[in-house]
Amino acid sequence: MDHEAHSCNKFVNMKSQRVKVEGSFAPALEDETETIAHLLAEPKSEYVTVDGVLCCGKENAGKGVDIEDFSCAYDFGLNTYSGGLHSAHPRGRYDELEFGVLDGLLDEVDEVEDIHAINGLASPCDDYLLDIGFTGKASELGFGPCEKSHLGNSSSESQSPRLSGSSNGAVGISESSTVTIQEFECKNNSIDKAVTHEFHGGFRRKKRRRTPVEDNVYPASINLQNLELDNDEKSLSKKSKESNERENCSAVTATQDHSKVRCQNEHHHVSPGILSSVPEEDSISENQTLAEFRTQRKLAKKHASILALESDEQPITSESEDDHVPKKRSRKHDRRKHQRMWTLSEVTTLVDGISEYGVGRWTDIKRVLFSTSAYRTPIDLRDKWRNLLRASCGKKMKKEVEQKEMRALPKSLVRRVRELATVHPYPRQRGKKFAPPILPTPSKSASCDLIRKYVRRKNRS
DNA sequence: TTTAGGG
DNA sequence: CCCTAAA
Repeated sequence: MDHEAHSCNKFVNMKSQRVKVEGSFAPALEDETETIAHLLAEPKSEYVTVDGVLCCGKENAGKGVDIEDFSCAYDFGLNTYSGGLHSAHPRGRYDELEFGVLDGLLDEVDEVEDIHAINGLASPCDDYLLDIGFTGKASELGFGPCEKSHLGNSSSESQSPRLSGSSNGAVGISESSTVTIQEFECKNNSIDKAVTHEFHGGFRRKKRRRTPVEDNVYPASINLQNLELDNDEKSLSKKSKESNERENCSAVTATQDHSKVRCQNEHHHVSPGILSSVPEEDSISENQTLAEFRTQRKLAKKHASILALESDEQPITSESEDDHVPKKRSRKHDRRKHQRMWTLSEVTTLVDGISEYGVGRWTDIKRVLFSTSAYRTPIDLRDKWRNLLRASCGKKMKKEVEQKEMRALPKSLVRRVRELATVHPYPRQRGKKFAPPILPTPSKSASCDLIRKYVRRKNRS
């Protein structure tokens, strides 16, 4: 509560500064005013729904008043996502506010993301948002999935140190807009909404990247046109491709993940409530059967691979040739797209899992113990364990850098790793389904020999 | 489809 | 973290 209020204050202060600075950009916004006017016509009923959703659990002085300022429910969702500071964004009042002020506010929405990520505020916010997604009824009006898509972005992005820390801010919003588009394409209904949404995405992107020079160049109307003219699967893919191309690889990945989730939902008619409770990839919801889960996962992978393929095949579009983003594209082939530090609790969980299921049962461990960590694949678990083994045995570690990994861990955990290494030698013996919980413990040196053997084999090649 | 191993 | 081969 205090925390939140503090954030708001901080934010408001910043806003004042920005308004001051960006006032000079006001004239450039002129032709957008019409666009905004259209958006303002968004049906009230929808944002009443949002209102209900967002209010649940979050009391906010002045929120009730501010919500009335929002003319577009979807924007509202985005703002909320940006850090729960929605009450500070009277986005809808374009006609009443001066352009300069609005400009500042709009840009600020983008900024909040980063601010929150940096301050570590994102996570609590995520939880809050996720809860909303879980309990909210907005999905009944066809709004829910959209909201959730943002939530999904929020969580995946904010948890990644690299994503939120190093991004210039362009990733988050563009990503959101992209996801939204896909949502509507999957749904294949409500063109009006889709169009409106696309417009928002484009608009905001523009804002974000805007420099006084760039303003004239942005072809928002083209996007709109595309969406209206062919609203089929291809256009969807194409659009997502375009969006992806504009962003760095992190954004691409995130987009795929979320499209995955959403399309699953659409094709299988899973209830929105379930979807909202599973914002991250393919964890099994309580209400899902295993069969359903597997089917969805299969489809999701297919879809993701299609997206990936397309974005590789035709990366060039009129927009991606924009001179302003060449740097981002160079990062595209970066090998490690999403790197996430292993937390202590994750390592502990992994060790627990291995001690329970034995080494090599990576999918089991993932399914049971890492079901909520979408970003940890069974392979990740195995890799981590491999690193732990190498580090714990120590002898073959040439570089201290690698031993840092162990230094960060408590001694007790290191001990457990070593013990586990003795009980469950890493390259699991074939046919050994489950290592007996209690074994005549081989000597520690024996286990280290095994590890050394493994390391040596590696070194030879 | 999962695991192992290499990069 | 990613990719590929093998099981």
